Amino acid sequence: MQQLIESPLSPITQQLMDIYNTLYQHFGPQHWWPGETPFEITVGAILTQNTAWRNVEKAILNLKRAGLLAPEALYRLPLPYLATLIRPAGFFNLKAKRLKNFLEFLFKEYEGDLDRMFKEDTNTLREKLLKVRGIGPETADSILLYAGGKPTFVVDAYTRRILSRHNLISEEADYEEIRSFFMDHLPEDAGLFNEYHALLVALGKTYCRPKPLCEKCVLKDLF
DNA sequence: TGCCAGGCCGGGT
DNA sequence: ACCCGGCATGGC
Repeated sequence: MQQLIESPLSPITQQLMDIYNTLYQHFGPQHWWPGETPFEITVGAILTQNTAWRNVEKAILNLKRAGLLAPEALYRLPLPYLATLIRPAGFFNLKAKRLKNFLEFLFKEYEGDLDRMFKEDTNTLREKLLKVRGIGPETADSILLYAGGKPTFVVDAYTRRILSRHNLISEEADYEEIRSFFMDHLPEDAGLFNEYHALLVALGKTYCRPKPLCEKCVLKDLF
C-alpha cells in the first residue's frame, strides 16, 4: 500500500546534505566545469587525468589558439602534432592517443556529433564510454555530468579520501561503491551532483591533501 | 627539492 | 581479483 505521509530522510541522506550545505556555505558555488562548450569539457576531462588543472588550461589554450578545439579538426589532426600541442598537460603521448580513441568512437558511433551522443540512454552511453581505451569511470562520469548534464556522480581521489577519513566508507571501497553511495542517498539531480563534486574538490585541495589538515577542515564540526 | 596533481592501462602474480 | 610500474609537465 502506498504511503500517505512523507518518509523522513534517511540518516545517510541527512548527513550527505549536511556536508553539502556546509561546503556550499563555506566555498560558495564553484561554477563547474571550467570550459565553454561540451567538447572543451570533454577534452579537459581526458587531459586532467592525474594532472593539475592549470597545466590542462595551457594545453587547451594551445588547441584554441590553433583553431583546433573542435571534433572534426582534432579527428583529422596527426597524432604527433596533437601530442605536441597538449604537451603542458603531461603524459602527452598517452593523452593524445586517448583523445584520438574518443574521437574515433565519436565519429564511428555518432557522426562526430556530441549532441547525438548525449541523446543516447545515459547508462548505455556510460558503458560505451568505459570501453574506449583511456576513458575510465571518473572520466566517463565527468563527461556525462559536466558536458552532457546527465545525473551521474563523479568520484575522484579527493572524494574517496574525504569520505574514508570521515568513516563514511571503508578505505578499500571501489569506484562504483562510492558512486552508488551518493546516488542511492541523494535525489537524482544533475545540478546537485555537479556542485557537490566540485565542492568536494575545493575541500580536498584545501584540507584533504595526502597530508591532512583535519583540525582546520570546515567539516570537522559535523563529525 | 621533492612531492603532488580532478587516472588509466597492461602485465604480472 | 588485486598490485604495481609507467606515463610527464609544472607549481609550490
